[in-house]
Amino acid sequence: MNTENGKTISDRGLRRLPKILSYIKDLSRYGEETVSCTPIAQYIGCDPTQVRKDLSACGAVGRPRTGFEIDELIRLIEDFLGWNNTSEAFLAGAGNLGSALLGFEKFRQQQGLNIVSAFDNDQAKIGTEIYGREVLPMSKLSNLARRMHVLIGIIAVPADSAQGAADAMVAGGIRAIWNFSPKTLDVPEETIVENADLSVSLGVLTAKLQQELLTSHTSRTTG
Amino acid sequence: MNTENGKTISDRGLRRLPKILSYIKDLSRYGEETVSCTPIAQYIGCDPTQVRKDLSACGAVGRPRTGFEIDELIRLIEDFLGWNNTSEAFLAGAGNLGSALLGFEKFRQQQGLNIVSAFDNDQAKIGTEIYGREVLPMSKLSNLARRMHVLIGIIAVPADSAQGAADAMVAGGIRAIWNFSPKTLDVPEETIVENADLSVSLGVLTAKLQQELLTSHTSRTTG
DNA sequence: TAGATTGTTAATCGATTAACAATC
DNA sequence: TAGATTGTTAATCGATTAACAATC
Repeated sequence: MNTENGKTISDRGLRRLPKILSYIKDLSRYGEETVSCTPIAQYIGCDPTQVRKDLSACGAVGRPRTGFEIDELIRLIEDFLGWNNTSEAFLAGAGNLGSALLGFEKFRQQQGLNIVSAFDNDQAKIGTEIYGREVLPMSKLSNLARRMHVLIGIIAVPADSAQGAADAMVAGGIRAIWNFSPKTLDVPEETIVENADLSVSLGVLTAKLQQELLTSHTSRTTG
Repeated sequence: MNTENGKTISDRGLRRLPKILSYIKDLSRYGEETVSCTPIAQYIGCDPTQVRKDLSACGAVGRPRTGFEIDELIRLIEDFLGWNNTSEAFLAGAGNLGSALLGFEKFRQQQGLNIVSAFDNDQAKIGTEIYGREVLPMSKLSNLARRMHVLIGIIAVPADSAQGAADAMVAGGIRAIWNFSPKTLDVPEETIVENADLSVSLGVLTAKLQQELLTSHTSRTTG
């Protein structure tokens, strides 16, 4: 990704930033005022040079011998991630996962994500309230999104409704979609999609465990 | 990662498998019997060669001109991911997210993950039932895990309890941890950790949106 | 047979790491 | 001044893509 300041940052670099932020916020709580790249790198498990590049992409400038000022660093990373200005979001799917997302205070308090409304097709859910947000019919998503200039959509519907929800979001002018469904969404090129399908993550875990068990069994029987 | 059959697959390759699986299961439902790498690659957005390598790591063998047999492919990928044999798992943290995880029938039905018990420190939660599973005190996690030979632990506790939960899991003989907290866990080298912190994913989304908005604004004002 | 598709080896590309001058 | 740490350029590494022979 090309940044404002002419630097670039990769998707993987971007994923390191929230981890770096979490770490230096802890340091700040402990009363630390500066930090160098080495302990950060150690914490997140990468090379210090990598951290320097990531921070540089956020516009951070360090000072030889002392490192980076923590408070400034926190502000710069949060600015870079867009967590310092609140964005309103619409949620499609008020089921299990959707309800949990509505309950995450951290999103609003620390990441600037304000989920203002939830949408669902289930008549039993429409009209009810979840964590203070009323559930509206899916059919209203597009028009409301356009009227309220909502730019972020969250897809937490069953797999076979995911593309429909995405279509409604795009029609309503939504620019970025956080997709919890396993489907690859067909959206215009300029629409940002971040996939957060939990089964992908679970697959990595179970596959690694499985391989480890198979390997240890093999070495037990062959060794 | 080195596989049983002598091939290797990268973490990124591993992440493609659940997506491939989801796609070919849809094809199967539509009555298709074979599939070639090109449509799969198109769907998940990568090169067909990549797909061939991923499938090869699972032990799949295709046939020139016809491609791969879908039913066999589904079985091989599920075997490779460990989704065909059920694993029991313990959940630490019966809050918002933890409860949602307990409610995902898909984990048990399609991914072989059976969350058998939930653990929490909150007296108000201990003894209650969530989706049919009783919430137990955290202090019992280690012993029970060892007694029941549970190999998978899920961390859905607040950030400052995450390391403690991980320690209890390791002490109980748990081999793989699915970590929803933002913390980097300090565990023995042989313990498998898969991080699924939602704020990392959210950070990618908001950072990209932010850059897009900044860039489009710049081009509007300078163009 | 002709041609589509596999499976694999070689080339390319991008991300990570190493090296090192600049500087506080 | 000496030395720790930054910032950047060069080298390395690994993943992706291209090329192509094998084969159904």
